[in-house]
Amino acid sequence: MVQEEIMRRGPWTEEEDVQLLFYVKLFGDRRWDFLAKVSGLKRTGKSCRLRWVNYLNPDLKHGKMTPQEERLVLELHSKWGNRWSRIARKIPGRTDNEIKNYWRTHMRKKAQEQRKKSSISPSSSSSSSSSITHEENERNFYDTGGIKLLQLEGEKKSSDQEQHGKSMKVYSMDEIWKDIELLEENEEKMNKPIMGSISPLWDYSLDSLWKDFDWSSFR
DNA sequence: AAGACCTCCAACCGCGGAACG
DNA sequence: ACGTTCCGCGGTTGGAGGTCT
Repeated sequence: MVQEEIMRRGPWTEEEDVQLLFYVKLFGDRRWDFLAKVSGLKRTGKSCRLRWVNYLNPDLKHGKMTPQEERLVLELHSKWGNRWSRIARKIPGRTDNEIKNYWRTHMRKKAQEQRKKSSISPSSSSSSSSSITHEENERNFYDTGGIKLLQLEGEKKSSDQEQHGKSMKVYSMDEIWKDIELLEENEEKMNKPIMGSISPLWDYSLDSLWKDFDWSSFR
């Protein structure tokens, strides 16, 4: 009996954004199912909330993470693991999604770098053949809930993989800091000020979105 | 020039917990 | 106490754009 409404999915259009902004302004950022309905957007409440939380909310910063923020993310992740929303709360203007994405891409890079290093200067335990794939290795590195573990290459038995501790190496915060410092040095050399990289285009478009509304006429 | 590959990030999904009736 | 609805979280996916070969 409930007619199946066809919900839109995928990327949001500018009109949808404007519409959602308007109704959030009108009713507040709660009751998302209700908002989705009254707005006439063919989106689920969930989708509307996500769009607001991750993109439209004017309190959000957009653009590259500053070194300070990067540090904070690393520090908090080492404390709390993959508690992204909790971490996000400590970093004003950043969303859990943003931090999560950041972590995944950057830690993947770090894992690869680490891999390179260990293959260049092989430790006594390293050997060319390992039952652990690179992908698994990366997983261990960035999905371990705060403690970055690297499966040592050359461990004998894949059946032992699940055993914690013994075959793992802790990737210490010191090592992470070193990597960050290196990164920063490189960025400085490249003469690329990070703070200035936040897109002015975004500022313009969001500002104009908000400004262009004549909110008073809807109150 | 063009196809393959990679990176980044917006958006979706499933689930669990809180709030409400 | 229980069922339903809503919200928020963490994991995953897909596609656009960039880079490499």
